[in-house]
Amino acid sequence: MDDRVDLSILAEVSRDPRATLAQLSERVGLGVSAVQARLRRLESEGTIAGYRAVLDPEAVGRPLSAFIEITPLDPSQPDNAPELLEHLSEIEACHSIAGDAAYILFVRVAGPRDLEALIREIRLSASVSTRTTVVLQTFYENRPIAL
Amino acid sequence: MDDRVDLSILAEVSRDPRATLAQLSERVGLGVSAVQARLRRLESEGTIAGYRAVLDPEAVGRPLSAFIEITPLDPSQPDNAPELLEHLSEIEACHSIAGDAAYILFVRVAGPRDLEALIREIRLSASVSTRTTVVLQTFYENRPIAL
DNA sequence: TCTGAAAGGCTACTGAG
DNA sequence: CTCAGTAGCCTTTCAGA
Repeated sequence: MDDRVDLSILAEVSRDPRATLAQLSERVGLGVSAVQARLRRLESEGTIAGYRAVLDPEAVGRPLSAFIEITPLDPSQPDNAPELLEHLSEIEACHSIAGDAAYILFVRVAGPRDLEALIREIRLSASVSTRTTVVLQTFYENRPIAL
Repeated sequence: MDDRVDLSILAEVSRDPRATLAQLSERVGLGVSAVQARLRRLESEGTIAGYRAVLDPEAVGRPLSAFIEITPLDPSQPDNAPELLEHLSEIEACHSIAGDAAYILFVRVAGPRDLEALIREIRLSASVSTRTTVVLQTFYENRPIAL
């Protein structure tokens, strides 16, 4: 399912999703039609889940980011925290994890006041306790996959 | 710097970076030329830092992800861990954080054996101790910004 | 700074080998 | 998968408000 050429296309598309078929064709060393067919397959199979622009968090008014680990207050209750929190747009990611907490969230906010408000909202919405780790500096993120 | 129209363009481009100027123009309610000019500015200013394809981690052979908190073994030594670890392509993100540890990494690997090897490599490369939290399930990530 | 139009280039797509 | 041919759209530019 993932031969050498597919991986090459994925790496290239990951790095520059706006490239034209002709450009990809050249970089990958395959005919345009072949690249087109593979790209379609990769998209319809879900290997390529979508495309995103990477925005400067500061420029869009979200200079502060943090990790928030959450733990249900009452373990006997049904736990659908990810669903309950999905509407909060400040939450960029939600994973369930092994370890002390049940989930870890990655969030982006405008500042400390917004972070406090968000934490309160999370506690109320999902009936959880939280443990927040503020990000001081981001050295890199969203790195494309390597060949 | 970020008026209503810019944010609208950013939200749209964030969701669908492969849209043409004509499509963006229609969705944003602005002439093609105006959208083009704004887009160029947003790109050259760095507000749009780049474009990425979102790949299915399983399909590209990285079904296991984890957070790794790292702490320098010798606090008196100069600390340039992010630089020392940059060459490890399994590391997708690196943040410095407030709290017990100095940094937190987000990594993607093929399986437990690879995770163990990566952790060893990190400890050696950067002279740090590590604390790893395995991700069990990812409910969402890379969510685009909202208006 | 935006709109609108015009032109040319290039793109995606298809079908045959 | 490659190679072409075609139709259509896209980017770019420029003048004007």
